[in-house]
Amino acid sequence: MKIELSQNTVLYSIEEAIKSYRKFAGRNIKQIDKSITVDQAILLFLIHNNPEFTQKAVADILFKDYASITRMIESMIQKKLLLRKPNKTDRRSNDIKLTEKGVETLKELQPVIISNRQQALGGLEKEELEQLDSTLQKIITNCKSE
Amino acid sequence: MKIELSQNTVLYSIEEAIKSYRKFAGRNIKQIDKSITVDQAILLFLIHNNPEFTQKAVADILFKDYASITRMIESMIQKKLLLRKPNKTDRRSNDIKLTEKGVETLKELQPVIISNRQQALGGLEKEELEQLDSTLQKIITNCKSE
DNA sequence: GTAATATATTTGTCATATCAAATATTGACA
DNA sequence: TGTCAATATTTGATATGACAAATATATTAC
Repeated sequence: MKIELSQNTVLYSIEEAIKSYRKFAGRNIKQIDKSITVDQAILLFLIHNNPEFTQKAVADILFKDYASITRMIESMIQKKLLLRKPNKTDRRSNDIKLTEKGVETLKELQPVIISNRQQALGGLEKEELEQLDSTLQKIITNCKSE
Repeated sequence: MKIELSQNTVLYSIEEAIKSYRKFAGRNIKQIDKSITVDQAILLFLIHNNPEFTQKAVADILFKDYASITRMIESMIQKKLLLRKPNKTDRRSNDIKLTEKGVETLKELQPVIISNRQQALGGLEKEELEQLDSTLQKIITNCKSE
């Protein structure tokens, strides 16, 4: 009997691609700092470059659940990478910023994050990447519209 | 200051696409059976169509960790959807099969699984899907080769 | 045939994902 | 102004993901 699910659809390739990339990126990041995950590295990067972002903004940009962001930030505060203070004008939300250690860590990781992306997309022409993105956007639209 | 990470790279579109699809599929499956997840539905489908598969085979096909498969099957045995017996010829591995309830559940879910995929890929020509798959395979290769 | 290896699965730990419900605060408006 | 709806975050429960180590069985090399 045939394998009907896994090989008939490109949706599995999408899943495999993102999982392969995350494993690859995770291995490279771990060589620099064993205690940090891919998501945490990206979160450091994003917050540092956009200090005005709320947790909601970060979650929306990274396609993550608000609950996940709360817990990720929590654990990074434990690791002394981040600080959190209630926002002065809207006390529902928080200001997040990197500690000295967070900045240092990011400095080490930034080249790896960039090189991960370059290697993952190595050999792909601009046009091919644009085509990829365009097709993916159609799928995203299909899944959101209904 | 610009958002440098999230919008510069198609890798984020890949992530967004798969997450959108999983949410979409999850919503539709939940309308049929609130107690089952997307992954469990797919596992039912795969095992039913390929009763000879070991846990390892299932994990490899679904790009999942062996540990995850162990626990997924565990929880589905609790829910009376699956049965597990040691394989006669290789006692390291297990034979997995659906219970009556598992078969019934799958019957209800199968049309949803298929329609999820059709809707997600709606409006995309065969050629575009092949191009998508081909590009994704290159990324996968890049991430595995080194 | 036994020791060394390889394979299939399990278990433990921690991180993230999803969903629902709870909290706190803000904004809208009758 | 007081109430209701909207927003930002948190908390709880359960599932999955990654990785390392343990266990059991099978296979290979000698």
